[in-house]
Amino acid sequence: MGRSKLPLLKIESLTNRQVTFSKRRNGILKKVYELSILCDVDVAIIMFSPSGRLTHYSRKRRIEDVLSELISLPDSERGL
Amino acid sequence: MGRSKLPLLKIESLTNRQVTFSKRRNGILKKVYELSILCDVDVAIIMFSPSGRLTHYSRKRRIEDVLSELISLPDSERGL
DNA sequence: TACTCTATGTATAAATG
DNA sequence: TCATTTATACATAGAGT
Repeated sequence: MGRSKLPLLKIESLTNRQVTFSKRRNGILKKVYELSILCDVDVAIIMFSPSGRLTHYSRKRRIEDVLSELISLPDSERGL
Repeated sequence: MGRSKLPLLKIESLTNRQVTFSKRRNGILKKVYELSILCDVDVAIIMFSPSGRLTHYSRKRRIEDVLSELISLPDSERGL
C-alpha cells in the first residue's frame, strides 16, 4: 500500500523499520479498538518494538486477567 | 468501509456481529503477521469471539512466554 | 452458514515540510 | 528525527449465491 508495494521481508534499514513499526502499530491498535467495540469482545495485544519497547492494549479487562484466562484453558480450547 | 460506513457502536444483530468479527479478526491477524515479519518483532494477540471462543497468535515465541515477560515488568515499563 | 463480488472506505509508503 | 501530504494498495460492508 502507499506509493509502492512492500515485499513481506524484514525491512533492513533500522530507520525505516522503526517508522513502519510506529505507523502499523497505530493502525493495528485502531483496528483492535474498533473490533472490541463493534463486536463487544475482549481483545488483548502485546507488541515489542524493534528497540524492545513494549506496547499493550486491552479494552474491557486488565490484560493480566485476559492472559490468566488464556493460560488456564486446556490446550484443546485455546483456538488457533 | 465497504459499501457504507459503520458507526463505531456495538453491532446489534448477533449474526452481523459474528460475520464482522470473523472478517475483521482475519484482517487483524494478517496485519499482526505482517508487522512481525517486516519489523522482526514479537507480537502476541488474544481475542475472544462474540460466542466466547478464543483466537490467539504469537509468531516468534510461545504466547505464555510473551505474557510472562509482560507480567514481570514493573508498571513503569509497561508502555501504553 | 460460509462463500464470492465489488464499490467504497481505510491504511500506509514514500515524499515532503 | 517527527509531522503532514497524497497516491496507491488494502480491507471490508452489504449484496448475492
